[in-house]
Amino acid sequence: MTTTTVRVLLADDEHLIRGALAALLSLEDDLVVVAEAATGPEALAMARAHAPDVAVLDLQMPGADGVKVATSLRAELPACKVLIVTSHGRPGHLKRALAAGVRGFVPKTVSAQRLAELIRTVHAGNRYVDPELAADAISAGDSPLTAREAEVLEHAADGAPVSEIAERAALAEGTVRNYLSSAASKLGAENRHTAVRIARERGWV
Amino acid sequence: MTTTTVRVLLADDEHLIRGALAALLSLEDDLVVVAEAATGPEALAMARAHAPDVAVLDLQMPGADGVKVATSLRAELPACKVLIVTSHGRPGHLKRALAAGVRGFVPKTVSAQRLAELIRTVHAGNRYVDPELAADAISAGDSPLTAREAEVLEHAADGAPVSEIAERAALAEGTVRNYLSSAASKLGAENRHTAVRIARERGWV
DNA sequence: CGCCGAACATGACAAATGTCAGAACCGGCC
DNA sequence: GGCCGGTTCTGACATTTGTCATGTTCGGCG
Repeated sequence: MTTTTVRVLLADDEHLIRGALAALLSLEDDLVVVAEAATGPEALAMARAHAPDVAVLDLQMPGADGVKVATSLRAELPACKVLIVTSHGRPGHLKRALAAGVRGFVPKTVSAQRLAELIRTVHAGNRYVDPELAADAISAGDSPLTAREAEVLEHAADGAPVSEIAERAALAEGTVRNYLSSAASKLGAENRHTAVRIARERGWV
Repeated sequence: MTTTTVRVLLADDEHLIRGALAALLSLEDDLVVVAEAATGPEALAMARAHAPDVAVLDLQMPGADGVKVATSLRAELPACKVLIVTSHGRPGHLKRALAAGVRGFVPKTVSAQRLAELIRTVHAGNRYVDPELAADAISAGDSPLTAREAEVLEHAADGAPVSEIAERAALAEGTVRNYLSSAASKLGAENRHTAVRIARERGWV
């Protein structure tokens, strides 16, 4: 019986977690961590160099987030399955992740034992999404914002005044105010700043 | 030769990390993890029940953050040394932590090996603060905000309108605007929302 | 004591923001 | 074609927010 060993790439910016995880996964006979990375670009480089079977990526990393890395991997190493691990799961991220061809999506609240199982699951070609995150994503639904509304809201995210947003979006100030207003009412917010916060929580920006 | 074993409490909301960490620390002969917790209140309860020598606390946990837990521990279990571990260290947090009697403060980018050493360090009665975080804290300096300015800014943190802030702070609207304005100018922000963001980054709210 | 600076507090005015009604455009549909 | 609903875009108006001048209180200091 040839137990196939799964070659794993581990990417997380927190050394403490990455190291601990590598140690725990190594206890499993059929898993071997072939590479580690602390940033998005580093994860990509490591993947190219080692061509792992499964890439375990943190969602929030310096440089490029897990979904962006997954998109690049999809193009360059289609055989490499991606499993995203995240601390605070926002509904929109899950959608984007699945669109990027990610095979698994779980919160960091799972146990290491469970993570090992999931690595095998995605390696076998199956998909797995944490039920609670999936429920959140479904109940949150799609973004009700139109393209312009989302664009303007994104420009407003850092607290810039309307005049600056108008300049960056090449729109009249009145138009910008209008979009911000309609976006806020769609999100049930009283002003654009809470609207930005809500859209962030839902992963819509 | 009686090697003293150090009894450790581990608190982190991410099960994956907590479990991995517990496993790694258990590899050290002189360390034993006697309790684990996923939230602030849970950490307190566990500490009361097990009276550990050292408490390793995540800074951001549901319920009550690491510093608040540390404050309570200081009062109830003065013998228990607190070591704070954080993912994204903001200067102000370090100051608050030290004021709360915390003995160690390190980012999650340290290795598990190093963490084990630091647990022994604080158990021995010494202090340790990550040099980089310390440098950030020093360069960021103290908060230039007065008590009222900070209070009002905190109420404004969720994007509430001035009228609501005024009500919560029991101040006239004009007064609230005044504090927000002076706080914004002290922080070099153009409006209160960017002021909130900056104060957050510095850990001053 | 009398003076000074800092923090606290307020209302009036100017500027930025939110709201509204409506015009132009586009795609689907009868 | 003609109609309809939705998105995009705009300026005018009302509201909210930011700024300023001013007054008050309080603690330190010559």
